[in-house]
Amino acid sequence: MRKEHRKINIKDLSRKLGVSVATASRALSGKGRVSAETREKIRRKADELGYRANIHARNLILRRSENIAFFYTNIEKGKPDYFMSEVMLGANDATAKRNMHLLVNPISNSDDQPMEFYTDFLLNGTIAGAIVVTANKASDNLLEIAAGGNIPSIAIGDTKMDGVHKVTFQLEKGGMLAGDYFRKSGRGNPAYVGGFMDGLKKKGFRKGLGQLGAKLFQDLGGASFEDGKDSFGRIIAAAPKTDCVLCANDVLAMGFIKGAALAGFNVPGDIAVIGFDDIQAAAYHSPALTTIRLHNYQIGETAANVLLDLIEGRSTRTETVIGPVLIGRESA
Amino acid sequence: MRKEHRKINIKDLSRKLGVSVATASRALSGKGRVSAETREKIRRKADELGYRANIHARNLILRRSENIAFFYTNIEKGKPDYFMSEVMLGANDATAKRNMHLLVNPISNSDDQPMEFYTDFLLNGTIAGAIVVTANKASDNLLEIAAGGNIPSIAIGDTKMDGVHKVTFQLEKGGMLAGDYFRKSGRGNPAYVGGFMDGLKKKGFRKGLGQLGAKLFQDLGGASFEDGKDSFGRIIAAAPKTDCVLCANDVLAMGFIKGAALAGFNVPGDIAVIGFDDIQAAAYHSPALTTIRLHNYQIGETAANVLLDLIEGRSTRTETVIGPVLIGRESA
DNA sequence: TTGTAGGCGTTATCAG
DNA sequence: CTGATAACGCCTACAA
Repeated sequence: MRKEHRKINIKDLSRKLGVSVATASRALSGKGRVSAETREKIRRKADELGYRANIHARNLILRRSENIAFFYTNIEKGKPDYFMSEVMLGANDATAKRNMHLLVNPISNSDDQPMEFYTDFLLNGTIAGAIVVTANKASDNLLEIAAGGNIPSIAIGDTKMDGVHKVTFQLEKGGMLAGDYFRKSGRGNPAYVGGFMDGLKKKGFRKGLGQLGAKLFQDLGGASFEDGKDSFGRIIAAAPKTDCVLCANDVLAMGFIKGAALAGFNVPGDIAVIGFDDIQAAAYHSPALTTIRLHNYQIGETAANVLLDLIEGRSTRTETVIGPVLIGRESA
Repeated sequence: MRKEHRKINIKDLSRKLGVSVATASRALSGKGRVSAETREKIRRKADELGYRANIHARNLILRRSENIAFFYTNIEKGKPDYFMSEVMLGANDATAKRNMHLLVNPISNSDDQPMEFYTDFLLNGTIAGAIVVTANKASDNLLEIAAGGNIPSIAIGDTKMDGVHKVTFQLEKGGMLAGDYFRKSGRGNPAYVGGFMDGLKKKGFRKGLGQLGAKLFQDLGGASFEDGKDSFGRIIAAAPKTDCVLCANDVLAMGFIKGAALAGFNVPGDIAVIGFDDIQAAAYHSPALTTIRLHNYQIGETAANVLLDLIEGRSTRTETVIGPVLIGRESA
């Protein structure tokens, strides 16, 4: 039975080499002057012994961390939000590229997790900065705490709070693109289906619709596939002439199309539908979704890069906007 | 201009209260005996001052970390793998529930990131354990490094390495379920489309097919939507009578269905297709995908829980298997 | 160029 | 029950 293999530390390493820890530290970090000869000697030995600087000791003395937190809201328990997944992937890639790590944190409104858990996490030094996808009071809360604790942070999406860095994506313009499209393609009876929090999309939609906006029918409810499916029935009952609809997100649109199909309606023949977000699956769908591309991956990537710049003190830019674009496919 | 607000530490806190740091530490951690009175006094003050124990100092002395690494392979640059996203969500929820954080790490084969980056990360104390989704040499590599460094780890999926803890999901049985289904539903000319790494699925498929297995046509290539779309043409050219196909994953199946639709074929009328994984989007698709459910969320959840048990030393179980089940929907 | 020594913020041991 | 004090492993003046 051998003794538990304690990991080698810089003291052990330097002792074996007959140099001081200071020299070893300098040789390894590359900071400070060391003769090329000893540097090589030390590095070689470190490599041979598999020495790794203990990250906690290092972070303690250097007062830093290599982790970035990514906060997002997961609405349906157990089901990932694809939009979020894509944004996260972008953030993740950008973070890794700069030798940092992404720490992901789902937050729910209801929640099992007490807010204290997040507060502590945000403020105890675990992270160097935070990316928070705005969605509700909880996310604003997080941003506030970060600001109070002098933790660099960036919001993805809009927020009422001011003074916070953010990357936004012109939801209103996105809605307008859809309205424009329907108006120009000669549709006459528009409807909007979405959640309660998508005021901007709807507002833009109405604008793009022009005079048609007066006839806009709204079905405001959830944001899930089931919601979309159910919505079709309600709309067709209340506004039977509806021939074009904008859904607040792609999954909702898929549900709506399903509802239409079940009722024997053809998309886009009888009714055209435009989704929102352009998640990957939108292109896979049948009919392939015409949708408003938000550039999900790029949003995450940008947020991470801006945040990292902020942390390194070489940026001060407050808002980065990434414009939407309409992707025409089959559903409209 | 005020001096940079240095964060308050336990020394400051105890000084203000006229107690020793030792007492403060005990009061805050709840370990060791402190009079109820002083404990309250200390806690109240800590709260008032917003004191938070520095995580690095704590982890240094305690030799631990509250982070779990999640390694996964992202095949298509910029596009999230939905299967992975769902597994990750499960892992994430389970981790958070136990007051730990998930550190996600995409790894590519080609890669910009040198292996050293991961090695260091794995061994320098950042993480308490690692979950790695097996896929290729890189993932085995990671598991090996973790094992060598005495870092608790768990594999999701199969691996040739032995002695590693893992959660597996009987891919062969999954394939068999599909074969069974086609055989029993009277189909006569099966095909399999998938990547090169899915030997087990194909093997099981053949088994389930029974005598039909002799006629099995294979189209082995990529795993993307485009691959599936292209595959249809190849299969119909080489084996025109094909009337049922198993695809190695759902997105591939969607692509295949798209290819079929473009060629005027009806699914499942002319050709039935079964997918694999049962990602959320499978249910949203038209036709909704009949597929092999792997229980993605549960896989991630289980892996995280087993790993955490391992870390806490209260488990020693080596393999956890989560069986697949066929979900019948519209495509077959 | 190299070594000595102090300090980063905690927790744990051991006296009092 | 409470208080000194020694680690934990690293980095960095400062001195040699």
